[in-house]
Amino acid sequence: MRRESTQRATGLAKAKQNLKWQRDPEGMRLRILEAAKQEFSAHGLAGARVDRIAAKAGANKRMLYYHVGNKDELYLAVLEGAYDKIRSEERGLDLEHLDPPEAIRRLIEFTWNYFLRNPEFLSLLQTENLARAKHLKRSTKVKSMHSPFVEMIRTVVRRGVDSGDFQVAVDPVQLYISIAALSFFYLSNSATLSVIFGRDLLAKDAKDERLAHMVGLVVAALTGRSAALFEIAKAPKSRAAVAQTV
Amino acid sequence: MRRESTQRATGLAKAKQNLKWQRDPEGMRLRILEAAKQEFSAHGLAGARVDRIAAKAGANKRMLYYHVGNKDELYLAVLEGAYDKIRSEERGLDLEHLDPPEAIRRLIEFTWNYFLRNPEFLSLLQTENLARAKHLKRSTKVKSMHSPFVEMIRTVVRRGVDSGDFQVAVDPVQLYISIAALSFFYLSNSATLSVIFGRDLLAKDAKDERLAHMVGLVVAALTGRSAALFEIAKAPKSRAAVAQTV
DNA sequence: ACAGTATTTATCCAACGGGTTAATTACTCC
DNA sequence: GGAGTAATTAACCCGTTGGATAAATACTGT
Repeated sequence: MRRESTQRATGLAKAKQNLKWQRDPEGMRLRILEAAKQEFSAHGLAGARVDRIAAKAGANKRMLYYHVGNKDELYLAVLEGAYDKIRSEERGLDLEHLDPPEAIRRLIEFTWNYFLRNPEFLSLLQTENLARAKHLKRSTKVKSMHSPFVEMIRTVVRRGVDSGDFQVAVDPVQLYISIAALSFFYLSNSATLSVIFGRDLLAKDAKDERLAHMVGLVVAALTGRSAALFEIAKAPKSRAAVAQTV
Repeated sequence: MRRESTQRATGLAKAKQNLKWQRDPEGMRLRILEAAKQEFSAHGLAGARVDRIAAKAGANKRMLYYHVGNKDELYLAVLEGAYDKIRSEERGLDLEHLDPPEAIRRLIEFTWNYFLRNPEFLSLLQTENLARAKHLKRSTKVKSMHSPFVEMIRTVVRRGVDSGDFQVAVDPVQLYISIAALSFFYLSNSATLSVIFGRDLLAKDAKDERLAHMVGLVVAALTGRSAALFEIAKAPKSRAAVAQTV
């Protein structure tokens, strides 16, 4: 019954009988990781329940240990997968061929939309940081995938300075952290912020407003032309300016 | 033994004999909340252990329930205390009497230094957001303490626009969220960011650099004069520019 | 068709963790 | 100095939870 929903990962897909049940190790592993992602992001590391993960994956608890490992290893696997996904999508942004201010806007919009589309990513990072990156430090995969990304941003900044669009050569790492921060904090803390400020920060209009604000802030700072950009920000009626990036 | 360290809250302080032990309900409550703050911020909500809190407070587990309540109530009490503390310090910032750009710089520096001095505050907020503000929503105290704060910022922005220092009248809530975001994300995620970017973001120089970057970014965006500010940012040798705000 | 292996299930358990109960001790006020 | 109350302690309860064991079942190559 449960096997009907998961395609066999092996292309051969024999479409066998399922008199009782079929085996599906690859599919099982994926379902476990997906279930674990949901569980860890919903309840944190300590709050996550191994049994719930198993149930959600339509599996037996023993399967987790068989296919991945104990709770911590499972968590690290999920985390690595999450980083892999965002960095690989970023690689497709193609910032090299845009003029610098547009490239920055694009990066901000992508980051914002990615975080919106993948709220579990935010939770996972929060959880990992509460654990002071204990797990991530043991990962070799993750460290390697970031220098190309930084170089991509560095190039944009340099091009912007050369063309006269940008007034300063900011450190690409600082810039990216700031861009990520503006989206990340707003979204990851939207629950408490909504309470203390008495606004629903996740309402459609509020989100549009936020994106416009962030783009205005960063691009204005880099180019020195604040007024024009922020004015756009004040009347974000047109959905075009807020289009999905991916 | 343990009572020697805590002054009696009742001014009368009889300096009695401590043949065995004295009572100290107020002190006990404070010690419990302090211990709970540490425990919750170090391990999150689910990861926190009631027994450890008791031990750390030099108390019996039963005391927590007697003086505060169950784990959730304890957590909410800690959270409310944390909000109370930062908002009350902010009230002393006296932004009204500074010229607008300086006031913004001051707010950024305060926020940054406060987060640096109170890392548990960051953890607590992260934890609460992972719980989708479930506890905070039940709190009546917290909601009320924020509108004055927003008005304070609104006034600064308005003055800045009137004086011509600022080129745009940004929404004070957006502005504050952005200011908080730039510091919060950097610090709360410093563990994972340090790993993926291969830099120690908490090293002294890195922190100075970050503060300069944030001030440059925000003030430049508001005033439209990026170059000057960011140039300062690139040579933050003088500690004066990075002085403690509180 | 059969032996061997990979995958999955059905149980079990010891430690843990939040919370409670009941007894004990310090303090207050008369 | 003693009754009544507030604060504190010690011990226990019981559902939960991560993890382990061993048996069963599907699959593979021969």
